[in-house]
Amino acid sequence: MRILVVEDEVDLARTLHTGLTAEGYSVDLSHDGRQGLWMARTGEYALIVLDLMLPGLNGYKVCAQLRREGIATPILILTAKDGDWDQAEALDTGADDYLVKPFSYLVLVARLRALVRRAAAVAPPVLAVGDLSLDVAARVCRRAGTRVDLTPREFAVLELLARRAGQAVSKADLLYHAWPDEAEDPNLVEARVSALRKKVDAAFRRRSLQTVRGIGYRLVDDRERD
Amino acid sequence: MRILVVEDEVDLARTLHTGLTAEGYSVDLSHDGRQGLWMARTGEYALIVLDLMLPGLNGYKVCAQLRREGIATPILILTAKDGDWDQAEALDTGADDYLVKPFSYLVLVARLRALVRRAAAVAPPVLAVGDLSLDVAARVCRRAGTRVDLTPREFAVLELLARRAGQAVSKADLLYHAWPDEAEDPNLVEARVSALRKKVDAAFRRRSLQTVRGIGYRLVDDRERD
DNA sequence: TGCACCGCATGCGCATTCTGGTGGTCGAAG
DNA sequence: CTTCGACCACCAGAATGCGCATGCGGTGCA
Repeated sequence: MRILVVEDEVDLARTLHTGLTAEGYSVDLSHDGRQGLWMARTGEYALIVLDLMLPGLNGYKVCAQLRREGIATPILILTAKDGDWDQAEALDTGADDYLVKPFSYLVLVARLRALVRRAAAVAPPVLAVGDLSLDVAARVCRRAGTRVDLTPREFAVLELLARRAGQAVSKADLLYHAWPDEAEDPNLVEARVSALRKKVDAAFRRRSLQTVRGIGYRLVDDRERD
Repeated sequence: MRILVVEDEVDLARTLHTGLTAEGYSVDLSHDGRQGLWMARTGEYALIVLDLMLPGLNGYKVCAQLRREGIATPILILTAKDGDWDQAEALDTGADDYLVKPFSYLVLVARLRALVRRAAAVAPPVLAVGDLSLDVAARVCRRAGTRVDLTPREFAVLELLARRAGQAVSKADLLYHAWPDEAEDPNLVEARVSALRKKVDAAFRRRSLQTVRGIGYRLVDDRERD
């Protein structure tokens, strides 16, 4: 169970890291909003603990942006501020819970567990778009029940498209999520999508991976006629 | 029938040891939370008696961690505290029963027997994936009924893979669970898996230990056709 | 002291990915 | 409707890095 902690105060970050690790979670740390956003985008976290006051990009914005991208990972906001406005604002941008500093460690862990449990009860373990399914845990892709072998990069690309099924996903976003470092060449994406189409579309006489000219790609249920 | 008692009060620990041994159980003692967790992880116990107040790592955490790792050994919590919060919290982390000190020895034994009986009725004593079976208590591995000798490390690796059958398990996870300390070299895992494949796959012309490139490995029932 | 097990290092083989290029397609403007 | 430019699909060869296997030596246990 992997948790992302985005917190710039070094002491608190370290405390959380130690404590949560002892609780048995795998903890990734980010001290900066922009990097936190980038890490959260992968969608691999069971939970995100997010400070509001951050260098780079503040917590509100990180939160709002993630929701806008369709990433539903539960978010627990930490903040030194208090007051109704603050809280309303945070929950409004899509956070799931809210904790004002200083807080009891036990309370944090309890809330955090509750969030994880609630999310696990809701979130389906497989991403499905029409008869195309991605089992993210097992790293298995199926079309109409038959297995399709994908390479790691192919899987990462298809995963993001599936998480935002029906929406156009820019090549920049795909590069961001599915490539390491600072890859920028759109042809990288085009080449992977080309390979994907062969495996998940052409082999089944389907057309679920659509090009959105000037933007990127979109994954749809192509059996729906519109 | 082997029982693990994690209790730091020396007198009580000794009493339990003597009493339970007289009842015909094999009793292992740990006086410390972290060591207790490590011993419990082997999954070889029919029951764990766990004090809440412990040095090293408290009982809640030990309990929660074990459940998180998929270890379903029944846990009986002992505590000097009382109050609803305490109890709710304990059962919430996955304990099966709860006893407040001071307690009657007869009551302890009765509850303990009930737990063992209930667990024996529910939990299968062996992990099975297809015709590959792991008897965690006896540390015995079988393929299609014939015994396969595994080294301790091999067993630990295969055990985690079996507990998460069908899912991709990262090398980092395998290192964390099956190696002591802070091992990090992925080649350690690769080498063990290589040995495992010889014993449980190649020797039987099977392919149940699959590589998930870029991630780690996956244990499947390879007789299923896809 | 002998043996089994495991850490560590190495080299090989190969799947995967990148690169650059060519030809095709789309859509807007004339 | 035609033309033009931009954008995209796809290919083939090259490069990269991952995973596999293996041997050696250390270590701990009997």
